[in-house]
Amino acid sequence: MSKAAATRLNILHKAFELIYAKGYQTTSIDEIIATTKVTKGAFFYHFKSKDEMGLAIINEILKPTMEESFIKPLENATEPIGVIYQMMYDLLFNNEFLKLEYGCPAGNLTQEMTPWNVEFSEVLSSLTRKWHSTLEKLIEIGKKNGNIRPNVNAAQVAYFVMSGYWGIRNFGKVYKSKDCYFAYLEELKVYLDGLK
Amino acid sequence: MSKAAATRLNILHKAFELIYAKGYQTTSIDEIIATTKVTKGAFFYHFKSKDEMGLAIINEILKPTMEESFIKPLENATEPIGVIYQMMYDLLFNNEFLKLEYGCPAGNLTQEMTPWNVEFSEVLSSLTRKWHSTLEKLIEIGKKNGNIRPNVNAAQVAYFVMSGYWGIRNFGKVYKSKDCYFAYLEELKVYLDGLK
DNA sequence: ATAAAAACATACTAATTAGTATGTTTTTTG
DNA sequence: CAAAAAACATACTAATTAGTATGTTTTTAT
Repeated sequence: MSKAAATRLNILHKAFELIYAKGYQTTSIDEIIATTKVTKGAFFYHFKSKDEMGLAIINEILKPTMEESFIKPLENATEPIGVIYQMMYDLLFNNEFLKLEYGCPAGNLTQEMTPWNVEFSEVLSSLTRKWHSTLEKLIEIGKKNGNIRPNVNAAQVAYFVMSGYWGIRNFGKVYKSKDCYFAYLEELKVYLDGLK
Repeated sequence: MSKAAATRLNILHKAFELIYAKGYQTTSIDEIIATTKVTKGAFFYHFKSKDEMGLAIINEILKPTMEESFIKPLENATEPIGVIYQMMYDLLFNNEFLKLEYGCPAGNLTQEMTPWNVEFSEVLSSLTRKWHSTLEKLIEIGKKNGNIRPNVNAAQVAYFVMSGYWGIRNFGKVYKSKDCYFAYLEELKVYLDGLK
């Protein structure tokens, strides 16, 4: 990787962490260049504006990591219940990047940006839709191979499961304890077993 | 009500709407006084700082309205399943203040403020805990009167149900359609019926 | 090696921010 | 009614913001 490309990637990574912790609008460019030790000239050489950087973060950092954590574990799976539970467990307890007090990066950005920024809204929407369709397909597979009851509505289940995840991440933030994660996961298990 | 008290309340209400739509940190005092047609002198006569106003909004506006929508419908109820479903339905479809694209005011504030503002965090946490304990108590009543299976874990169910609500509010924001509300509610019904 | 382009650095700007200093006008109280 | 306090108004300030103008240095291509 060229030095310039490394500078750019470094900005994206550090800015992503700052935005994850503090929010997009309250993370200033001055703060980003201070932590990356890059000058303002370099920053605006790589990105025309703050929003261009923000979209690059979503497309080049958030999207690939979400594919890894939210999509990949569900692909090529045949037994939805165990796989979905395990994915949630891993996200809540085994992910070394995600922090209890900062919640879910995609959820945070969605809440902050979608009401007024069309570009952010569109790219976040497509991320979310991809997760939903992956989940839905997996449930359908489960229905076909008998792991899931045939009268289960796959699209509904997908929404229900995803909502729970975004919600419990917000509870973790306010309670500042993973206890609610445990409770959520236990009840998720009860719910998923009901789909058999 | 005195004229001064009316001015103060007007600031709180207008500021609450702005913050609901745009977020706390990105709603400026200048914007608040412009929409309330109150001068800066009046604003800082009533509130020592922006944060003091923010906390007043939570305590004097958000808290009472949440008690009305999230607590009262559950109190003195005996049949949890129908009551919880109806509350969610009313929140998602019959509430004239809440807007699809702006999500849940308490959820928004929680996500934005709890990582770094202790005071906001504490008051939002107590709001959330109150909702949780009300839900938990209702489930316990249902267990005693036979509407809910005895082996159901009430605290877990409360977390699970609350998470789903915060989550689906966020989905509504990004999808900009109430379709996901319908799907969520249908699956909530399936889940709740499983607690019988 | 050298010219050209890419990458980065420094110093600025105009707008916006929360908050203050210092008033004037209302309202209340004796 | 008159003094005092409460309520509100105006004009400022210092800090921070995204972004620009104008450089210098480093890399690349010939």
